[in-house]
Amino acid sequence: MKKMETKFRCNCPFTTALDILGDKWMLVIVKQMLMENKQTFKDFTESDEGIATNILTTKLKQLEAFGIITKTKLPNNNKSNIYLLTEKGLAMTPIIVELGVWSDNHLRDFNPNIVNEGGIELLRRDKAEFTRVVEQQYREKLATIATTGLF
Amino acid sequence: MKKMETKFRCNCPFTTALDILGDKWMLVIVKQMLMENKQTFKDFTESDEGIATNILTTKLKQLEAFGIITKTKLPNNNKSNIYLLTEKGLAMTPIIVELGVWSDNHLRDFNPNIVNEGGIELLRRDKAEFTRVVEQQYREKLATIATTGLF
DNA sequence: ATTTTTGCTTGCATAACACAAGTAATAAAA
DNA sequence: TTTTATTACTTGTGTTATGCAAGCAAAAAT
Repeated sequence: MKKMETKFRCNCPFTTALDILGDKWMLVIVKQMLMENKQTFKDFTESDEGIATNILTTKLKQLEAFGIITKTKLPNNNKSNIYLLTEKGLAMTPIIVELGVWSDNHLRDFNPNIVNEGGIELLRRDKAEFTRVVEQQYREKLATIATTGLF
Repeated sequence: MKKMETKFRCNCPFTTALDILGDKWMLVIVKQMLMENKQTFKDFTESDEGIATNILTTKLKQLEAFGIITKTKLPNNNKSNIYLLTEKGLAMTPIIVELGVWSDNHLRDFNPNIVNEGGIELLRRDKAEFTRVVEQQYREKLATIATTGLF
């Protein structure tokens, strides 16, 4: 890999966030972990979005470097690596939720195939509750893993 | 310009939003319009982020094509083009606000130079109020332009 | 009439991403 | 225990996105 160093364009907090997240894949991967239970390399490669394996490797390394995810090999020695969101990663939920709200309201003219499943009714009815539920479910998953060591 | 057609990776609303906004510049430009009063080609080229003029041209066209901004030439025949956010563009405020919150909380280790000005205290104290104020100020600006035809 | 400003375009370099193939380590199957 | 399959990558090669410098026409300022 050539370049892991991130250059920050300026000292604006918004732009700094986009220096890290402003690309085609970072937020998509976090979304997949948060709402689609993706946690292994294979899980990500099999997703609808269809990320290339070399890009996935790069992005997972970046997410880990920024403390957004962790890479773990399990005690019950599975060979698979398990990728999990950290608290910093979980704190990105509101960003993703707002992207979903805006998309739901304004992007159907451009992509008429946008699905209405996956709890989008709750997202429309109560955004804050949707966010809470998503975060809580992920925390429960983390707790289960911590307790049982299983997936 | 070669390719204006946007390919959507899948039917996920979140991913569809990122098919449009998931790059290095789209959200930065909207932020500049919303919070830094940028509205002319020159304004954008002179910003801290330092976008190249060819990229700026491309991105402004995309934002216009997606109905996020409008391009206007003023009645009091200025030669400058004026770029303004539409309602769809204004509706992106919560996305940008959440990026700012996350950045403020989690990115200072990576970019220690992140500034604390620009109403970030309000952002910390009352996120919803911050969002409301930003949107309202922009609407007032739009109203002034509509009334007086001046900038 | 001349100069400056604005909003671009063009050409060329590098970085990001896409696609196909290959590989080492583990694990499951025979 | 040898074979086969799976997982998590790497490598090679192309295409798209972005960066940088220069140029340019139309309007505006001088």
